Amino acid sequence: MPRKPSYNKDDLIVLAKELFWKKGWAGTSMKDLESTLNMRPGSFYAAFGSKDRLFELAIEQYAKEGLARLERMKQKYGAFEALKRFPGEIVSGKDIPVRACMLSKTLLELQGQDNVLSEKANYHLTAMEKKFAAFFKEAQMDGHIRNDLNVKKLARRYQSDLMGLRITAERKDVDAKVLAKEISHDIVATLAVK
Amino acid sequence: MPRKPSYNKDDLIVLAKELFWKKGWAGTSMKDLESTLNMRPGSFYAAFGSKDRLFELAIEQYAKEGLARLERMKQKYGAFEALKRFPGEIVSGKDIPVRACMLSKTLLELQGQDNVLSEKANYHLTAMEKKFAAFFKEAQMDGHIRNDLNVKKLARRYQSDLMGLRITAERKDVDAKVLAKEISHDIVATLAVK
DNA sequence: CCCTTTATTGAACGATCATTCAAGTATATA
DNA sequence: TATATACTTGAATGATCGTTCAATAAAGGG
Repeated sequence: MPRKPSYNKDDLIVLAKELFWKKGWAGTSMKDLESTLNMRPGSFYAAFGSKDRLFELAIEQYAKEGLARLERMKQKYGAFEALKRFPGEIVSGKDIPVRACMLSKTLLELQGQDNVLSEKANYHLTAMEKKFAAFFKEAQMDGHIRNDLNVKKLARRYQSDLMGLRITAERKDVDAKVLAKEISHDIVATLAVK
Repeated sequence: MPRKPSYNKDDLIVLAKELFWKKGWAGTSMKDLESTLNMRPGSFYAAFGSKDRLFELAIEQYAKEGLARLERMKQKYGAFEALKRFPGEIVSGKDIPVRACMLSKTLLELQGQDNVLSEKANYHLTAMEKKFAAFFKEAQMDGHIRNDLNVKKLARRYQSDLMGLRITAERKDVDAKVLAKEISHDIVATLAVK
């Protein structure tokens, strides 16, 4: 007997993710969300409960998509080649609204106010780091990188460099592709089995 | 005949810098500023004009201090050694309120809303990058790093890695000193004249 | 077609935002 | 000591914040 919602919740989360990613948590007002999602407050709160809850769903979706993208690249190129290509793909992507990582942005914006959302961002960053470590491990098994290297350390350093790249890519007059190539090159130069 | 202000403006800018650095632009309210600076709105607006103007002074002071710190290290250790030590100094500093770079934070927070303050942050980042390039050039002249390397590229990459390091240092359960050591080590390993 | 159930609307809420300003206070000079 | 000058105070401003809720609309099952 009930009436069905006129929207698809997942689609709305994608829209919200793009908005939050671009404008940040404080920079995104309910008015912004109402117009982007084409929802009035009543529907919004019935669907999501609060702005914070939707933000949480947005970073979950962001993290999930990041992991999926990496997985797709591995299927296509293998672990080592995926790790090499990832930096370039991320900064040249025309599909993404912002080059900086949404999780970094969230961590930096909300950590100072010890908002729980920064802890969630931290959690997703850790998950991503683990994924990178698994890729390095696999690249090691495949004989592409040296066996004496600690994959957890490699993953942390890789993710850190990636964060730097993605922030630098936000600056004016910076050709991020050049920087991405350097990072990819160094992976080969310093880690690869000769 | 006039009455003198009871505060020292530069001291207040330092206090404001620390507050803004930690909590960000939107995360810092006028109430926060009033209590930290111990000023009532009238005095505040007489002294600084607006919250945005004080923020601008704060990142100027932040950038100036960063350049001065680098310069001090060069006097003490020379350009090459300063570049090697800088990452470690920055993440282990007990004097700083936040490990992440204030200019990165500002760029990320305000770029999405195209606030002029993000352009100012961008400007200061560029100034810092130029300083790094000058240091690499000097290290080259001193015979510490290879002559075939492009100092502008080195500086950009260095700054980018530093940004990554400083964000990673904000995460829970991360020993930033280890990461800083790795970065410093790589500078020696890949750039140094053997 | 009626009736139950849920979705949607939009006005209104109190809280907080940055900012203004008139009134009061302190100080240095004359 | 009187006075001019600037600093300080704090209440008040209008705007915007996220959120609530009563009223209205829509849709599926009987």
